[in-house]
Amino acid sequence: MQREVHDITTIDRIIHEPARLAIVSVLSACESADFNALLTLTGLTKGNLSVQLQKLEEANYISISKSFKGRYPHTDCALTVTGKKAFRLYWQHYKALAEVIDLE
Amino acid sequence: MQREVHDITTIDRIIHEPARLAIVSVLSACESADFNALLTLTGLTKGNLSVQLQKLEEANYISISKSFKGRYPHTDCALTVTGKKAFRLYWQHYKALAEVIDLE
DNA sequence: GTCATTTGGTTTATTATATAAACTAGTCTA
DNA sequence: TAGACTAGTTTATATAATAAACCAAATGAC
Repeated sequence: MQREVHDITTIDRIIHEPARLAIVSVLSACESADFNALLTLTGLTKGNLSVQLQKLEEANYISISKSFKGRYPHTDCALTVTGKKAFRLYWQHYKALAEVIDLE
Repeated sequence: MQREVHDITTIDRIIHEPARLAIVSVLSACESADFNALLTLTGLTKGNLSVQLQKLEEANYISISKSFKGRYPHTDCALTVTGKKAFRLYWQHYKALAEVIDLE
């Protein structure tokens, strides 16, 4: 138990934050999603979504591609390889923990 | 998927924060632990542990009882019924999520 | 045409948070 | 009685999350 509990504090906080976990979860399920899809699927506000996407991009967990769809700007997001790896690792980490704790 | 992903953002943040998750995990396993035990088991700094314990107490998730052991002050912590309930709920929430995401 | 509204966002300001480092108060040791 | 140790708390700083305000362009109603 010792080791595992101690490890909780080393969890990937970029992903752990609920807003970002929601975003990354969606992206892991659909390979690519635009701003509006993420907005409705995650239930975040626009401002928060915008900030969190930037943070995920900074961490190189997602790529953001901006273009125009008709005359409107259009933002598309997808997990990068790094992001997919990090997400997989995060869940491994968390599931391992869940098992340990369930034993008690 | 929609509903579940949206739900991520409603997770219990008192428990979700890694430092506190570590504390609560330890307490769920041993019914009661003192400051030093928590210190080594969680790997937190004293300051951080102190603050997080106060926060958990404010939330009524743990009870803190202060006494003297010999001449030294001694702080003992234990989950309250509310805390146990919250912790159980937290994991239910998280496991449900894990299942949904694993399907993708 | 022009005024209000909507789209698709970003920026800013406020509040909360986590954390280390410094501090308190007292005890033990030599 | 000086120094080191115990058992914490408080404070200061840096990072965060969030809502609300803002912006530019497009569309719709009249």
